[in-house]
Amino acid sequence: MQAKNSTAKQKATRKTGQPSFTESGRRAQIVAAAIDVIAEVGYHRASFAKIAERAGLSSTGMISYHFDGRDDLMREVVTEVMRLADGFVRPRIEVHESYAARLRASIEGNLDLLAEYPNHLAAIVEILGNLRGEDPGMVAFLGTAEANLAVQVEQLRKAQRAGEFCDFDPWVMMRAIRAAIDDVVRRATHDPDLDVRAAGRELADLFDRATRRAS
Amino acid sequence: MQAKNSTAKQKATRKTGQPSFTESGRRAQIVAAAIDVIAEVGYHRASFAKIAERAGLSSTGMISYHFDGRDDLMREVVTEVMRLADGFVRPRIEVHESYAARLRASIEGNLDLLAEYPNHLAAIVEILGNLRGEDPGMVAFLGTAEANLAVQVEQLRKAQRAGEFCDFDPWVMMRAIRAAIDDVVRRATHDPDLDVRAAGRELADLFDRATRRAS
Amino acid sequence: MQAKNSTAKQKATRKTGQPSFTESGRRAQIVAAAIDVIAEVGYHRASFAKIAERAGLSSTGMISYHFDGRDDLMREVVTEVMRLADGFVRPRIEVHESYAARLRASIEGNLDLLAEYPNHLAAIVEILGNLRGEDPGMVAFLGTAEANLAVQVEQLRKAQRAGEFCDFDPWVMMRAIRAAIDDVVRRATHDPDLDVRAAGRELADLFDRATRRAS
Amino acid sequence: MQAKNSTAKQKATRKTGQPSFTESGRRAQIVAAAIDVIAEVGYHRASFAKIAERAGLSSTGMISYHFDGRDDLMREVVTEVMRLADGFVRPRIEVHESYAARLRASIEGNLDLLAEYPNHLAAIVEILGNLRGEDPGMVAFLGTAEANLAVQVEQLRKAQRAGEFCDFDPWVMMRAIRAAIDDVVRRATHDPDLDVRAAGRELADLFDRATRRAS
DNA sequence: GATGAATGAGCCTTCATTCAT
DNA sequence: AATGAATGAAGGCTCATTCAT
Repeated sequence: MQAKNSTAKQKATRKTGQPSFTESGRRAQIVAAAIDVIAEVGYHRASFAKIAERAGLSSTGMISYHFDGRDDLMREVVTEVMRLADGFVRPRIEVHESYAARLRASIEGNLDLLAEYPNHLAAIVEILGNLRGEDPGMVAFLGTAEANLAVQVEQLRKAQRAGEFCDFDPWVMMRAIRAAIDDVVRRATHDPDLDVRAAGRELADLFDRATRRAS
Repeated sequence: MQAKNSTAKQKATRKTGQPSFTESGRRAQIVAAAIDVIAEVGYHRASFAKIAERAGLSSTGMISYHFDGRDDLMREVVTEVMRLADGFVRPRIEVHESYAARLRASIEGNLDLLAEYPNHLAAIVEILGNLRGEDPGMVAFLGTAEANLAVQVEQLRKAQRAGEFCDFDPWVMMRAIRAAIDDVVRRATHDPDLDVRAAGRELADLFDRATRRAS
Repeated sequence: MQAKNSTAKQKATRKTGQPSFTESGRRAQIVAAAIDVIAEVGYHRASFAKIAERAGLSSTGMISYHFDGRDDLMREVVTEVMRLADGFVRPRIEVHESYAARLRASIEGNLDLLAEYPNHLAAIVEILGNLRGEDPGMVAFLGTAEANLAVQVEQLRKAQRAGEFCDFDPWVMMRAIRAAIDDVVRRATHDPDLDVRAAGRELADLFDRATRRAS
Repeated sequence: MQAKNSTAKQKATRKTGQPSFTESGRRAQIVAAAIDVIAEVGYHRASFAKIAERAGLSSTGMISYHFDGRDDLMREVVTEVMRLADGFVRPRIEVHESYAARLRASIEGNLDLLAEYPNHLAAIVEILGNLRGEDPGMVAFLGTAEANLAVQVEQLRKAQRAGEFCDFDPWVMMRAIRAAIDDVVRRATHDPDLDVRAAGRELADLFDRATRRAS
C-alpha cells in the first residue's frame, strides 16, 4: 500500500491496473455532479458541499473518501471531459482529407459537442482557465492540454508546408482558434439562447479566411 | 448608491458630486494593490488580506471601510482599468482613417497596452472572466463591457456596409478578436518571456485576413 | 463485556470461555499491526486507517468488527505486550536470590526486551502515557498496570526490611525506575543508534547505588 | 511584509523587534488557556475549539488570527513555560555552592514549581512528550530542550571531575533525573492529592545517593 | 468473515465584515 | 482616518463507526 492516504480510486486502480475510466459508480456520479456544479457556479465556488449535495451525498467526507483531495477530483473531471471530447471530435475530423476541411470539422465539432454537453465543456474551460502554478499534479496537467494543442499546431504547419495554408505563426493561430471556441463556451454558460452551432459555422468561416492561401 | 451602509466612497461622491475617478488617495492605492494581487494570484484568491498587505495597510478593515464590499472594489478596479485602456488605445485608433487600419490599431494597441501595464489587463480579464450572475451590481457592470463591445461591433458593421470588410457576423468576429487578445493577456501572466507585441502583429494580420473583402 | 453491541471478540470469548489471549488470527494480526503503527506515529495518530493498511486489510470496518472500539483494541495491545514482557523478564529475575540482583535483572531485562521488541515497548509506553480518565474500561486498566507496580514495590519493601536496601520511599523509587526505563524506550523510538543494553547497565548501576544500604 | 500569512504575533514582533514575551493581552490569554486545556485533556485532544472556549473566545478563528497555526501556539506555550521555569528554578540553584546541593536544589525546585504551577509543567511535558519529527519548527524546538539538558549534563561532568560525584554516564543520569521529575508531573495531573514536594525531597535523596562519591 | 460505501462529527484554516478605540 | 480585535460562516479533510451485501 501507499504511504499516506489511500483512496478508493487508488485502491481500485491498484487492483485493476486500469486508468481512471474504470470508475466505480459513485466516483462517476461525483464527477458528473462536479461537472454540473462547476458549470453552474464556477471553479472556485464549486465546493465539496455543493458537489455532494448535487450528487445526493449526505456529507463532503464521501468525496474525500473517493478522491484524494480537490485537485484529484478536478483532475478526474478534466480527464473525463477530454476523453469525451476526443471521442466526439476526432472521428469528425478524420473523415476529411484537406487541412481546411479538417480545421473546419475541428471547430464545428467542438461547438457541436458544446451543444450536446454544455456543462462538460464549461467545466473544463473553468478548470483549465483558473489553474495557477499551485499544485504540481495540476501543472503537469496543463502540460497535457498544451501537448494537445501542439499536435494541432503541427497540423497547421503541415498545411502551410503543403501550400494549402498561408503564412502565419501557427501557435498564435491555434491559440486564437482555441480562445474563440472557449469564449463561446463561456458565453453559452450564461446565455442558454445562444446558437452555438451557428457560432461554430461563423468561426469556421472566419478561420478559413484567416488561414487560406490567398488565391 | 448601494444598499447597506455609508462608505467613504459614498461620502466623497456625495460631497464632490463627481464620479469615482476622483478618488481619495487611499482608494486609488487600494485599487492599485488589488490590480497587482489579482494579476498575481487570480480573482478568487485575491483576498482582502493579501490586498491590504500589498497596499501596506495593516488591516483588511480599511478596505471594507473604503469600499462597500468586495464587489465594489472589483467594480472600481474594472472602472480604473477601462479608463486607462480607453485613454491608451482610443487615440491610437482615431489616428487612422480606414476601418482596416483602425482594427489593426485596436488590436496592436491593446497588446502594446499589455506590454506596458501587464497587471492591469490581467486583472480585468480575471475579473470579467469570473463574473457570475450573482450580484446585481456586477451584472449591470457586465452590461457596460458589453456596450463597449457593441460600439466596436458597430464599426465592423459600418466597414462591411462600406464594402471594406467582407461578410461575417460582426458579433462573432468581435468576440473572437476580444477572446484572442484576452488569451494573450492570460498567457502573459504566466509566461513573462512572451513577446506580446509580436503576438499583436500576428493577430492583427490574422484578423485582417479574416475581415478583408476578397480582392 | 461492554455496553453497546456484540463483537467478534465477545462471541469468541463466549464460545471458548477463554480470555483474550486465545485470539483469532485476525485479531492477533491487527494487534501486531497496531503495535507497529503506534510505535511509529504515536498513540493519537495511530488511526484505524493506518492500522488497517499495515495489517493488509482493505477497510477499517474490519477492525471495528473485531474490536469494540478503539479503546478495546488498545487494551488488547497493552495486554499482549504485558504478556510478552512478563514472559521475558520474569524468568530472568527469578534466577537471582538477592534483592539487588533481582532489581538489576529487572532493569536490564526490560532493556534487553526493548532491544528485541522495540515496537512492543514503544507501543505500551505510548498508550499508557496518553491515557486520560475518559473511558472507564481504560481506567480500570490503568489499575492493572498500577497493581503490577505494586508487586515490585512490595519487593523493594521486603529488601528494606531485610536490611539489604537503605531507607527510601519505595513508591517513589519504583516510579523513578519505571520512568527511567520508559524514557529509554521513548528515545529508542526516535534514535535507532541508541545502545539500549548499555543504558540498561548504567541504569542498573545507578539504582543499585540509590538503593543499597550504605556500607 | 512577509509572503503568505501574517499573524498578529508576527506583526507585533516586527514592530517591537522583541521576542514573544512581549505579548498582546489576548495572545497571553490564549496561551494560558492552552496550558490549562493541555494539562487537562492532553496534547492531542487540546483542540482550538476547547482552547477558544476556555479563553472566552467565540470562535477558533481568533486563535488562528493570533497564532500561525497549532504548532506556533504550542511553541509559544513551551517558550512561556520554559521562561517561567527558568526564572523559578535557576535562582534556587545558584544560591548553592556544592554540586550536590545544586543538584538537590534543581530537583526540589522543579517540584516546588510543579506545586505552584501544576498546569504549566503538565503542558510542557505533554507537548514535548508527544512531539514527532513532523514539523521542522517543532523539531528545532526539541533541540532547545536538548541543549538545556546538555548544560546540566556538563554540570554533572564537572562534579565528577571535581571528585564530588562518582563515576557514571552523565547523560543517562541526567535523563533519569528528568524522567523521574516528569513522571511526578504526569501523575500530579491525575492525582491532585499527590504530595509533590515530598516526592521532590525523596527524589533528591535518591539521586544524591546515586551520584555521591562513595565515602 | 470480509468488503467498500456511507455517515456525521470534529479538526484547523481562511474569509469578509464589523466595531470600539 | 486608521487600527487591531472579534465574529461567524464556509472551506477541505480525517476520523471511528455502521451497514448492506
